Amino acid sequence: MQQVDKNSKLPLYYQLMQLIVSEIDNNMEVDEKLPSERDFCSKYGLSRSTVRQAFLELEQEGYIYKAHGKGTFVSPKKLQQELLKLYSFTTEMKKIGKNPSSRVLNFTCIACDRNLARKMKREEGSEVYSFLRLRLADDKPVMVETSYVPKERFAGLSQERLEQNAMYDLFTHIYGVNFTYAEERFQAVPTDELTAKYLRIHRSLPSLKIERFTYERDQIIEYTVSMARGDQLIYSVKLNK
Amino acid sequence: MQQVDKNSKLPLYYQLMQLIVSEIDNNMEVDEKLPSERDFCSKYGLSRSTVRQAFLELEQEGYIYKAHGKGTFVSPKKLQQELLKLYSFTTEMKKIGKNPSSRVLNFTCIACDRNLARKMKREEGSEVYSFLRLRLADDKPVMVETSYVPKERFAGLSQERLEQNAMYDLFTHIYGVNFTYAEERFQAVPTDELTAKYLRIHRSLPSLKIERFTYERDQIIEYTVSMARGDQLIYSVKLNK
DNA sequence: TGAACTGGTACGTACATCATTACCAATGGA
DNA sequence: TCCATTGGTAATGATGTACGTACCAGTTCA
Repeated sequence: MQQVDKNSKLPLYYQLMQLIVSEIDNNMEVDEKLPSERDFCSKYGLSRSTVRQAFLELEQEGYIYKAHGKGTFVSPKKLQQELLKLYSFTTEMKKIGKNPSSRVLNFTCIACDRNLARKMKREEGSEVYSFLRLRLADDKPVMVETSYVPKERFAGLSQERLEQNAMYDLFTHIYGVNFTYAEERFQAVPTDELTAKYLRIHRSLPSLKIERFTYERDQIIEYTVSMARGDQLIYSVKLNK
Repeated sequence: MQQVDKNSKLPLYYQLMQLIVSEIDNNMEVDEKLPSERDFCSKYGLSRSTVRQAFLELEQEGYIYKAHGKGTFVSPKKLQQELLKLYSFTTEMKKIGKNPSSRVLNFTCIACDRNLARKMKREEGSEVYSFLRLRLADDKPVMVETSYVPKERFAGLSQERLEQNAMYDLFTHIYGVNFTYAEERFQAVPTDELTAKYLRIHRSLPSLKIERFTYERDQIIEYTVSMARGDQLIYSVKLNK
């Protein structure tokens, strides 16, 4: 069982929030009952005040709702948003002798929900373009990528343009982007349904999740979550001194 | 300029520590003078007590030393940390507020089998030191590392020496290693028995596998396989342009 | 020598975090 | 109805974080 870390600099209630959100997103249904506050206390060795603080913030963020005497439950609204918010991922398609290509499966303009706004350090409700791309190596699907970019920074971006140009070519040549830096995060995760479907793999096979945050000065101009099959080398860094 | 984030859950003094360490590692020389405490106050909008708390901990960790009336300076010994922007367990863990440590579980001299010989581009049967290390974050095991280094390049290497020094300190200071470049590969894989045992996780949980090849000229002088639990963020790359 | 730097020390205040304890109020099953 | 379980509320104390202020002490240079 995942545990909270009492030596971490991060507050315990905050760690607990992350654990619960993760549990809700991965393993729970709308309106499903959460363990009681006192259960969490004994399970994680925390005081009830701490558990309640985590619950309170989760309630304010719309993840859960509470009913006096009955219990605490998964909120419907947030989960919908979570389902829409596909796991995005960063493509660092390395040339390993394969022929890379990609297909844009979806292109929309959306308003940032709280979660995405936090990830991208933007206002909740501000508009971003969101698009889903399937990356292929030798015409075999190896990765599903969901990207988010600020609408105001990439005005006029369309599915057609994305299909006809490499994304970073668009960024640099059409939109004059000057990257400041990028950050990538790697995690091995169980394969989710969407990924399994698009990559045509079984859910028992783990996947590699890559999140990428691209900055222009202090603004995040791209947030991408990529899901890749874990049984193939899809990332390699070369570092010259 | 990189700034501290007053809304972060991480303490301000801790964020400042990270900024200063990063600055020292990337842009500063040994014995170079740091800006004064009061400079940091105005630069980052912090009180002097907070800046001093950061300085105090950096001094205790050996990054800096202070001289009354003169100023604060980069300490000689700690500098050569991130000569390469390679994965460093120590720095990654510190980045997320955890306390890193490691234990050497096993140290032997073996003859390369066919597989290892191919990986390291060596003769089959040639001797290499092999050692197994457990990496811990806040005393919780999070990674198992198996390393292989050529015996002739690291004559006299022993478990004691590894336990008493950071591996890259040994390489550079004792063995005069001059890295040419390194390559890292990431994969999500099912958890093997050894990893499950040492990390105390279930085999159904996927793991993140990191392979590292370190070169000195055209010779591979280190081959390391790291297995990390996949449900925890263990890696984040910053790519400065 | 004295002014202007540097770091060193001390104290008070405020707030966040977390634990502990006690009790209240709504629910639902025996 | 009784009572165990659930969430709701309150008060107290310990500790960590952060700010502000004041003053001390060593260094440097005009």
